[in-house]
Amino acid sequence: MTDTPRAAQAAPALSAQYAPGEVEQRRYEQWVADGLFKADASSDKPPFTIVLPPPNVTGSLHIGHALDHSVQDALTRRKRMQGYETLWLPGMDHAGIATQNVVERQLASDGVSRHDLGREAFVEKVWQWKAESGGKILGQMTRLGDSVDWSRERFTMDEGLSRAVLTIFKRLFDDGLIYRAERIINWCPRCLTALSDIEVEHSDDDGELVSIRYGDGDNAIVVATTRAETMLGDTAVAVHPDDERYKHLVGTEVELPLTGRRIPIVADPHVDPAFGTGAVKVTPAHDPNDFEIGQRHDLPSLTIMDERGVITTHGPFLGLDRFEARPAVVAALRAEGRIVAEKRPYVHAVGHCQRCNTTVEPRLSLQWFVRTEPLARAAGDAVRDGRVRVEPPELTKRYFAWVDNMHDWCISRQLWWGHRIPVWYGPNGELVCVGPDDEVPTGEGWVQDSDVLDTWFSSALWPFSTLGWPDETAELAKFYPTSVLVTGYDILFFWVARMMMFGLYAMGGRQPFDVVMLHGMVRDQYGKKMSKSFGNVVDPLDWIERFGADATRFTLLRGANPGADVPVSEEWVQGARNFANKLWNATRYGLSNGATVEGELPTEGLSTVDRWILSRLQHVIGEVDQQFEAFELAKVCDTLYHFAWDDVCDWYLELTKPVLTGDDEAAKAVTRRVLGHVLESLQRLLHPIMPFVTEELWTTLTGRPTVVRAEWPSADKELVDDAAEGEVDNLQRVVTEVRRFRADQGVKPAQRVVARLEGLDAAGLAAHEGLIRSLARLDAPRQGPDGTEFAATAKLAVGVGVTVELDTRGAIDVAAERARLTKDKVAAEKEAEQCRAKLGNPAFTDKAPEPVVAKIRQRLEAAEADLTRIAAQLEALQ
RNA sequence: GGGCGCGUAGCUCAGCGGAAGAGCACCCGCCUUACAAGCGGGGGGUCGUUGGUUCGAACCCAACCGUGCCCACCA
Repeated sequence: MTDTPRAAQAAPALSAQYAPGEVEQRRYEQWVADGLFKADASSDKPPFTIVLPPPNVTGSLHIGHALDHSVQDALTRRKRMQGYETLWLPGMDHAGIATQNVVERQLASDGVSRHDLGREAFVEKVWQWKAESGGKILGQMTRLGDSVDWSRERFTMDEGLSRAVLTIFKRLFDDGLIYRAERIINWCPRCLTALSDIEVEHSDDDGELVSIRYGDGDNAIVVATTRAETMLGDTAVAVHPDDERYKHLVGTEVELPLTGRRIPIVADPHVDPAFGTGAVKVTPAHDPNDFEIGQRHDLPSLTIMDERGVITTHGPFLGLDRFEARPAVVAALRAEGRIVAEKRPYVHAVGHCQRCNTTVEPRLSLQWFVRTEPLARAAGDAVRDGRVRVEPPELTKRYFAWVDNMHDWCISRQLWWGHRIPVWYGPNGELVCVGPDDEVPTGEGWVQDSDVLDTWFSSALWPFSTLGWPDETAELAKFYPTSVLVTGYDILFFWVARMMMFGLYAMGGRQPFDVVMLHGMVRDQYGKKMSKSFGNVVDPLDWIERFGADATRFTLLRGANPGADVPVSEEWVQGARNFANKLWNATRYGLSNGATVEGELPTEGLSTVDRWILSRLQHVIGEVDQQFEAFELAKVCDTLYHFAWDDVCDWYLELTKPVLTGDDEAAKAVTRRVLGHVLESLQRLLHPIMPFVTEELWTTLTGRPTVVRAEWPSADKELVDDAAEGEVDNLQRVVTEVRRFRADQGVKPAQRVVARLEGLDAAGLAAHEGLIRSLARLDAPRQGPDGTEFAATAKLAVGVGVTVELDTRGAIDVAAERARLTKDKVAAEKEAEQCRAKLGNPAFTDKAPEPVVAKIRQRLEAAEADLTRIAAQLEALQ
């Protein structure tokens, strides 16, 4: 006990429970103050880069972000510890429509519209809003512990990124990859702007399919539609060229009801003769298919609605909303006896605005487009030829399905908040695309295009615009291509494919990232989607408050294998909180028992138990490395959880108690050093997952300043010790079996039982009798008052060839033990029978690989030995 | 209408060709001097169904049933 005072001194006091609230903020502020997250572009270290998917400036941290960020932080922190020059770059997206809507709503509550303010003042107002209440999410990220480089925070509308937008626009324009055209686009009649395909969500809605007779007598032809009101804009009827029913009508005209107009009947292969009547009404201005038919047949396009979806044709329907016009038109047609059939409800897919859920209206209008074909092909090839790896690989199919079938991308939006399209129109029809260094045309009559670019246009540049592109910066040279892109599989198309297109295009064919790691969606404990209406939404800040950031992160990462959805529940985060506390107490125990990290790890004088835990540690390091490289963070969590809880806490700490409380100072010193090593290694391994508690514990245990830049553990093959693992494995089986027996027999845990152990030599356990006795609470045999040894009343086979004779003071329940032995006997008989059947089958012995056959032989021998032993025990129980 | 995925213990999932696993929940016993946010022990599954391939199938193939997601300009 001579060094107890030293041990006590070396152990700063840790409270009895881990209190995250007292640790997290202090630690985070210190990390930032010490510049630990800052990346150095001039460093010689190999780079590791992640750009944070920029959250919307309007957003706040939800559980999905928490998952996304936890994954990125875990990857980043490990690489930092591995000695990479690590950059995790944060920033925000200006989120065009979303932000404009927020500010417009705010104005509306004051009775002001953006038009009252005018464009310039409105945009000013949005900037003001951004400065005051935007970007809350960035502050919330610190609560999670995100190790981002705050000195490099970017915004998609800041000056540098705006310049990147102008640069690439100009380049695409000059390459003929951006063009302006009159096309049918998705239009939101509420947001009053064009939308791209991905901003439209389809859902099956109830509608009504009505069949309308056009023309009369021999010329009559029946068409079917779910959008009766568009018939006002029909300019033809189309049939399939080979449709015998209508061949005689092709080239003739019919009268369009309600309008008095006569329209042609044309033959077009797009028409499916098997659907409905095989005749289609053609409304080029209000349907994309019809528009194409119209182009092929040189039909006029008749626009019958304004931008709000209100009918603009003269007549009784003027001024009606499209949804009012529909029944009105049907009623009018019915009055004329032209409705020949109705099918209601008729379920069909209808597009809705992603932002406001308004039914999208296909609208003919003049918009800007990106010609995606060559860009998308390159984006597909980069994955096809392996330059970019997608995790999980199954999702590549979806990726290809998307990039290989992409339509041209409508990039103009009729909004005010965003990057204004850098095109100027002259008084005589001139059109000039103005690059970032070009002079803006001046003079009478020149005006800039009033539209702004789709938000995704600037976010598609994120992996390189944030590093200084188009300038050739040190950052770009050092950190591009980025290493991993981490995001949910839900925006594989929205964002990932577009970054690929623009990254490859702008960076000379160099991909924006080497790996795309797609995680799943956070769900509740029953696998249900989280939704406000369902009331199962988890607020990560609430969890951080109550259980700590580490517990929140662990709960999320514990399910975060690539592509897998992540179910969470309050019970599980409690379990994670308990785990943090377990680590806390293990270290507290270690400190109070003199665990140390000073000096070399001893190679001499290690006990079997020490060698066992060190060996296990090497395996764990190897597994964790492999799992990290495969992005299987759920497995990382599982591996470390079990190593920490089972191997270290339940076994190693218990197995070393006799040494640490004993008198052998040399042995004690060795174990204290091993214990210190195991604890601090575990803390380093867990730091990427649980940064706060590990920082607090590691700095306390080691006395060093921070684990953030401590060296990542590497496995040492020299420390792998199969013999020690085998011995401890046998020991555990013996102890567990005795404990089972004691529990079955109702022997109080505290009660010591006299026992004789036999067969320890054969199991390699001769040297560990003391440990077995201490963990199983068995006393050595002793003499009774009459001078004879105690009488064994129960003989217990505990596997691995060991038997234990226990004196249970006559309390043994013979019937219960007999039942158990009988059960074991039946199982062993069955096992033996199975093995004999296999070994007696020539097909098996001929074809199965030798190790498998050997294994079966071993099983048979073991089963036969069990049977012999059980028979003897049953005999002894008489 | 196309495409993808999943059905393994009460719940959520891992295992993906050679003896059915984890966490939580459940049952029994314990305040054993790091931790009751803990310790020890235990019960519980013909691995969706039916066929096939194989010496051997939860794992490979086929069909079916159930379920989830993505894409989509059949009026």
